[in-house]
Parts: sequence; structure tokens; C-alpha cells
Amino acid sequence: MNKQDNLEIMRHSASHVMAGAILSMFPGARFGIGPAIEDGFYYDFDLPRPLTPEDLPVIEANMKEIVGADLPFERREIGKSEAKQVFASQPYKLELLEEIPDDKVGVYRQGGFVDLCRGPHVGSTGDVKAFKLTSIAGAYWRGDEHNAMLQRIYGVAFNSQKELDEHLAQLEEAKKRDHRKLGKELEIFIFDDLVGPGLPLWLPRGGAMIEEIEKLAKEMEFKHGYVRVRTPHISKEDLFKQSGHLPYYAESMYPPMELEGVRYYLKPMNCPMHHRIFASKMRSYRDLPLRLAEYGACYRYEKSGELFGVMRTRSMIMNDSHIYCTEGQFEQEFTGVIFLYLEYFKIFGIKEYIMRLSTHHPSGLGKKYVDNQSLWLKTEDMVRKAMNDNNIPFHEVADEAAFYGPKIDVQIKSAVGREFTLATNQVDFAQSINCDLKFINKDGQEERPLIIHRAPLSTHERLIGFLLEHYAGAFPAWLAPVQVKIIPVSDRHNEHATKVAVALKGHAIRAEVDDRSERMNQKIRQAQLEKVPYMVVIGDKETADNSVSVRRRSGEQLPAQPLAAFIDGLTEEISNRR
RNA sequence: GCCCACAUAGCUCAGUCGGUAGAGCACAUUCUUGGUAAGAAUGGGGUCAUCGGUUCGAAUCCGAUUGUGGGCUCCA
Repeated sequence: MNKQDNLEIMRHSASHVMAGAILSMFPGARFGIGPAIEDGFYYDFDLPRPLTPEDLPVIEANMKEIVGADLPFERREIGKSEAKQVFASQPYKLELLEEIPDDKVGVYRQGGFVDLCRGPHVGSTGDVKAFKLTSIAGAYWRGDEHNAMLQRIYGVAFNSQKELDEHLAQLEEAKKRDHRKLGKELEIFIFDDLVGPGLPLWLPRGGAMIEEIEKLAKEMEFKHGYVRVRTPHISKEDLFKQSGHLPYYAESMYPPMELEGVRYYLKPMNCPMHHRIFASKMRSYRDLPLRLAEYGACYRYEKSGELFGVMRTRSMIMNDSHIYCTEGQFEQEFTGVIFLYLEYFKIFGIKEYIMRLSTHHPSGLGKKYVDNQSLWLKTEDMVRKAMNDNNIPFHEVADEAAFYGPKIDVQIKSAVGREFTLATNQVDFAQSINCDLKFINKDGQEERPLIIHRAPLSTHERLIGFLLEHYAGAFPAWLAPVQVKIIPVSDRHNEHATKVAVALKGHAIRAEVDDRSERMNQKIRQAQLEKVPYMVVIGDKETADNSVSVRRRSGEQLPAQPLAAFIDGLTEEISNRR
């Protein structure tokens, strides 16, 4: 048994200790489940009153007493009928019992607390080491929103106080790069009460980043044979009826607006409109693959509790494209998209991600998923083969697919630990049928195209949220909202500093002059806090010979150089996106 | 949407037992004109999220609403 397993067992035991503490405080408590999780554990309880943060230290103190008492964890195997007696007053445990196929079940006891549990556990409560209760939260019984809401207590646990302290310090550190904090501090975006929740306003600095990202996407997509289209933000209801979205998606759509007896919806995705463009004329196999690209603004009515800064919003601008291709072209197109991801990730230095193949689950056919199992199996195999043939690592998760087909999602974690899908690459075998899309094949016969939905650069919202955390706000020069801060040493240098700014802007470099009557040190400090990649100090010397004294964000100071040389160097750095 | 918590100046936050508000930063003005991470003084700025209730009196207690946060559910 390795160290990791031991730690997991200890965390699981910590959850039992916590349950024991809860039982002593609330004798009528009903217990859900209490597993070990990454860094710690949780336990779900059904209690006579809501817990508040003030309860946590009390529960913790109680747990420490149980740990101090060093009570043994006693395991017993008992028959199911006996177990039903033991847990007669524990409805959640009885529900779990019903689903265990074996005749015998394991129960663990420490002190007065008995739990239905497969184990294993540490020897005694004294083996539970450094822990801290971190938060209380609501959680549906068995994760189903139709079930009762239980109270969950989260805790972290480690083998030593030192490791625990390090972990807590790390969490504090991570909070500093939370995109919500940085987005406000660096003036990238805001949310305004009058505009509405989940509807970000991009400030000029965020706007500059969006321009750069779109420029990148347009270059890459042009290079890879995409053509750009533009589509409206709203359409008639009929469009979404035809595409098949309405029954699956209506809940996440802003309610329709009705004009002259016609219902219109804000679009939650761009595909149906792109499909209309595909269908706008007779297509030949010679036209395929057809790759339609657009930065499309979509609106989704996400439930209020699901919003999360700019990572999860109600309005979003998607790096969208739909690739219409033949079955024979599929693998090349699909892997082409994956390679496009990798090209982007290299530019951004993104290394910590997981590619996830999301497949259907037979139980959802006709409900969550289009009811055509043979096409599901076939396209899932196509994706697996495309990934394997190109040696691209991925892991597979059932029951996570889109309603129209399997997909490869790129999963990333936010600074505060929440997981998100950044990019997505989806197969769609359903909409070409729903939308009656066809092309004429070599034999002169009508055939359905396969569709690939892809968004390697996610949405502007989620990508910029991610990049804020990824770079901790210190963007590379090409992406930085302000690339150069020009710092006059004293007011008499403002005039020349402005000339330098004009020269930089003439070369499409985003430069700002800090012409406040402040000391140079203060201006440098300000530029550092704004995480501007280059600071250019202008004093007597520089004014006299049109040179620049350059300081990097790292604090490194470059030797004095002619303004023209600085412009050349920076232009090169920016155009290569280094 | 659900459970819990929170909401005080543009930002970050104090505000004790209920007696009509304070700091730092930012902003404005003045002085200072400086060489690689904070020069100084003065000043303006708040219906204490909103609405209602309790009270002689509410930033403070209670309720509702809105927003935010931690989760659950759900997702680019």
C-alpha cells in the first residue's frame, strides 16, 4: 500500500471522526455519505438546524477530542437484515443498503458512531492527523436536484501540521490569481448591476485583449482553410425547432420575444445559423470540407448559482466554427482541429490540461441524447481512432457527450480549483439530418455531411478568465493591454515622452504616458502593479539623443538604446507572440 | 434554481452594548521636478445595496428583494 492510499484512508477516517462529532452535537442527525476527496474529505448530514460558520470551530474541537481519545475503528461484517436494524433510524443508509447486492455488509464503529462502510480505515482515531474544516455547503442527496438538500462540511487533512499549513498557504496564494480579483484590479472587465448578472462589460484593456485574440484566431483559421461568416444574435423559434435544440436546450435559453405573432430567441449557439449558410446552395463533395468560422455572440440563461466571474457567463463570444465534411474526411478534419488546439496551447504555454473524450450512455438515448445508438458507437470509434492514431493522450468519460454526438473537451482548472471545459471539439451526426443538410457525392447521390463543432479558443470570456489566472495577470507583450508605459522623469520631459508614445503607436504598439506630477519611482511602481511588460524612462539624456531607457516587468534593466532599435525589437517580439 | 454566508466612499476594509460614520489607496488643488517599486499638504466624496418592520432612535435587530461568495446541480 503506497503513501497516497494511506493518506486517502486517513482522510476517509477523518470524515468518520467528523460524523462522530456531529452525532454527539446533534443526536438526531441523519447521515449521508462521507468520502475522501482531493486534499481532504466531506460528509453530508441531515440536521435539525442549518449550520453556520461559527459551528465549524466547535465541531473541530469535538473532533480533536475524539482523536485525543484514540478510539479504535472496529470493523464488523453483518447480515443485511441486521444492518437494517442497526440503521433503522437512518433513511439514507437504508437507501444505500438496498442497493448493495451482497448479503453481508461492512460496518465500522468508533465510540458511539456506527457507519455503513466498506473501509478500510486507520487503526484508531488517534491516527487521524492534521485537519481543518474549511466550509459548509448545500449538496443534494446523491447529487440529484430532485432529492433533499443535505448540509455538507468540507475539510482538508494531511499527515502533518506542516503539510496542512503549506496547503492552506497555497490556497491563499491561488486566491491572488483569481481572475475575478485580477480582472477588477487590472481593469479588464466589470459586472454592473444595471446590466445584469453574468453579463460582463469589457473595459478598454479587456477590449485590447479581445482584439489580439481575434487577430490570432483569424490568422490561424485563414491559414487552415476556414472562411469567415457573420450571423445575427436572434432568430425565429423555427430555426431552433428544426435544429433540434429547443427540446434539449429551452431551459438554458432566454425566454422568447414575440413580435407580430412570431417568436424570436436570442441564440444560445451559432450552429443552426451556420447550417442555414451551408444549406443556402447546392453543395458538391468538391466543396467539402467547408469550414465556416465566426466569433459569434451567444446568450444562455445559466442558473444564477452557476455564474462564476467571467468563466461562466450569460453572454459569451465564441471562437466558433462548423466543419462540414464527408465520412472519409472526418479523421483528418477532426485531428486537424486537435492539432490546431495544440498550436494555440503552445503559443500560450498551456500545459496543464486534460483531453477528455465524452461519450453517450445508453440510458440517455432519446432523452439527453439523439436516439440512434449505432451512429453513436460508430462516431465514438471514429474519434477514438483519430486520437489513438495520432498518439494524443486522452481519457474517456461516459455520459458527458453533447446531445448530437461525442466530443473531445479540454479540461482546465481555475485558480480556486473549479474545473472547466476550455476548448471543445464535437462530432455531430444529428443536425445534418434535422436540418436536412446534404451534398451530392461522386456518384451523383445525395449524402449527409458530418459536422464538427469546434471552439479551440473557447469563448472570449472563459479564455481571458483562464489566461488571467494562467499568467497571473502578467501577459506576454503581444497580449498585454498596455505594452509600454512611458515614464517621464519630470514634467519637462512630458512633451518628448508624448512624442515617443506617438512613435510607438505609429508602429501599432500600445503605449501610455504617465504624465502625472509624481516622482519617477511612483510611476514605476504603478506600472509594475499594472504588470506592464515594458517601462520606458524618458529624462534629459533620452530627450537629447532620442534614446530610451528600458525596464522590463521582471525588474531587469536593458542598456540604453535608440528608440528605433527598441521599436524594432518589440515589434519582432509582438509579431512572433513570444 | 437549491443550501449557507456576506453587502459601509471609485477600490480594500474598520465601525464595541442600537444614539444619524472612519482609515489607507484612488481622485482634485497646491507645493515639490525627482533616474528605475510609494515626496508632502489641503480638499471633495457615503440616503451604510434596495424596500418594509421593531424602536424615542437602526449601518447595527427582524423580514423580503437584488447582487456577490462557498458548494450542489448544470456548462464554452
